[in-house]
Amino acid sequence: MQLKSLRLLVAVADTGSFGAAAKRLHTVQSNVTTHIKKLEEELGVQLIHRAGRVRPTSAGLALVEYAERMLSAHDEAVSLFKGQEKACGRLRIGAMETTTALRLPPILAAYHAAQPDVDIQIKTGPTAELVELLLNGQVDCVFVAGRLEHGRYHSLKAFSEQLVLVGSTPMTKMPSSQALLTSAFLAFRQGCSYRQRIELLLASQGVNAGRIFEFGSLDAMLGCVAAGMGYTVLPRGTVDAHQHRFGIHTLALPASIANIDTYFVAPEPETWTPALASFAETLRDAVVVNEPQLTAS
Amino acid sequence: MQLKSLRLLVAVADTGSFGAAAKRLHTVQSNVTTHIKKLEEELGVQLIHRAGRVRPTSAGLALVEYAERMLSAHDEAVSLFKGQEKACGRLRIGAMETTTALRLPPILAAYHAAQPDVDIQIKTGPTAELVELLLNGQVDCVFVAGRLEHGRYHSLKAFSEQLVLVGSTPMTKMPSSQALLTSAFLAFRQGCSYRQRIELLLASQGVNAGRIFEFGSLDAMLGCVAAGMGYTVLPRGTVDAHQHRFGIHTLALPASIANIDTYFVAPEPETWTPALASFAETLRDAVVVNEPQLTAS
DNA sequence: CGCTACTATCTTGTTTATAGATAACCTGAC
DNA sequence: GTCAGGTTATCTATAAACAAGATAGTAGCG
Repeated sequence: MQLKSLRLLVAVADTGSFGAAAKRLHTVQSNVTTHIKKLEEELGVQLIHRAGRVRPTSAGLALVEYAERMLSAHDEAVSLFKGQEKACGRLRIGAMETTTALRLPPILAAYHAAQPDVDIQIKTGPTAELVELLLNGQVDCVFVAGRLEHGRYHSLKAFSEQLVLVGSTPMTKMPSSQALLTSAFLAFRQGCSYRQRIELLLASQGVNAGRIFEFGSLDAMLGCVAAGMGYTVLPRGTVDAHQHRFGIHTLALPASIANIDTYFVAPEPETWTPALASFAETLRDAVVVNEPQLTAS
Repeated sequence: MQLKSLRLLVAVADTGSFGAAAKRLHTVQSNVTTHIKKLEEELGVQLIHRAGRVRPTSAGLALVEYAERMLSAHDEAVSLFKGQEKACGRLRIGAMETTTALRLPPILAAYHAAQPDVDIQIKTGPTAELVELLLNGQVDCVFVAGRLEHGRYHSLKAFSEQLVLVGSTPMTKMPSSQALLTSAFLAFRQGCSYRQRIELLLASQGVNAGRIFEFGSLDAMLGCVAAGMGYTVLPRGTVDAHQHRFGIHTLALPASIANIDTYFVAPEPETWTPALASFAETLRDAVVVNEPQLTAS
């Protein structure tokens, strides 16, 4: 049973004529006869009344109903890839908590305005988890800290973040090793790339193993920092956006520790649905506006 | 885009290997490659990651979802016609009010027991309307009074009915012409074949145009007869079944007027779905039990 | 570095699809 | 009844597509 044959069957049922059906599907009448006959032989049932007016038999009518379901699914699938201008379908994005909170909203807003027919799904998590999701095909693209080494993926430097030390009291210089040792550090759960920077920072201050508490959400973490529970390390933009809600203070870190880039990573462009391709384009435009020097690989 | 290709795509996504997909669908690996490649060319998107583990790209995953919808619709459609033993789908039956009330229940019960997966739909109406429904393909088969002359239909004598005169008082002989003239006659709406018999009866008694009231339901009609509103003509079996509910009395009519056969009429057997073929068989069995001499044409 | 398992490509023979020409058919009108 | 108009079925030659096997190329693993 071929979709072509079913389309002809539906056309015959619609038009009430083999010739008209042929014309509608840009073929000739003899082919319509052949296709219908083949369907009938395959199913062992007469599908079309030929004597007198041409019209579907009750068996034909029943098949037409299924044919319409199949054909509409087919047409919808084709429009996923060949939709003119307007993409549709689904876009699954993975991103870090901080990226989702600070960077994504304006981009998603612009994308949704351009492609209103795409369902957007966001999953948040630390970098290591996101990479896993991407490799397993559970998301279509991710925003992660650091370029993905894996060769067969497309990376685009999306955002440059500057990490700052966040504490509950004003700071003018790095806290002493003693202070760092006795304080706790607050970080996202295992796999968060910012957490590695905390460890780098502690090492640079000659402190080897501070206590690290794990948090799942940004709000909880900042709340605890404000309450004097300890320090954390976050992108400056993220802290600035929340500063009015919490009594927190920041201290710039040395560039080697502070500078960290967020990359947009997705499989090779050849595998992109129009929905994803359009998102990458939206992102590239947004990045160019904010930061003219961009790097793709 | 062919169903065959989609089935291969699903198999590749399932098994994670072109070779295994080929084996599952009884073909060779090179054909799988060709089909997938053709799909990819047609849609302009890579559907399967080949490097490393073979697995669908996000575009491929999206297509697989639609492919599964199309294939399940296809398989369901095929099972409509090629279902082993158990028919499925829908069976639309048209029948007269009296047939539906008296004759159909045991047959439908037997049929439903044999084919529990078939949805049964009953439409009731007078013979003329039922024939119209059948000719328009709005029902799959009908039970009507009298054989359908139309050559391209299959007829089977299903039930023999004996019409009786029904009134509110005991009768031992035909009411006088005078009584008939002053009484009303109650019948189903235009197109009912029993109604023609009423007119025949009146004509045979030398009465040309009695008043005839039209009713839509059997219960209403019998209730009005019992209330002394007038006479009606119905199959004996139907009246017997309702006699305990109404105070009504019957009188046998001359055979030429009384005997009327109910026929099962459907399009040619070549156009039958398994659901309809199985129903015809159930009916034939039931008819043979009740009345060994049956006539098919 | 070679082994293993896999996919891509090429080739061959066969099958199937297409379009056109023609025959057979039904229907309605005269 | 017969004829005209429109419709479907059949046939045929050409072109396209397909299936299977053999072979070449490639990635991953020890």
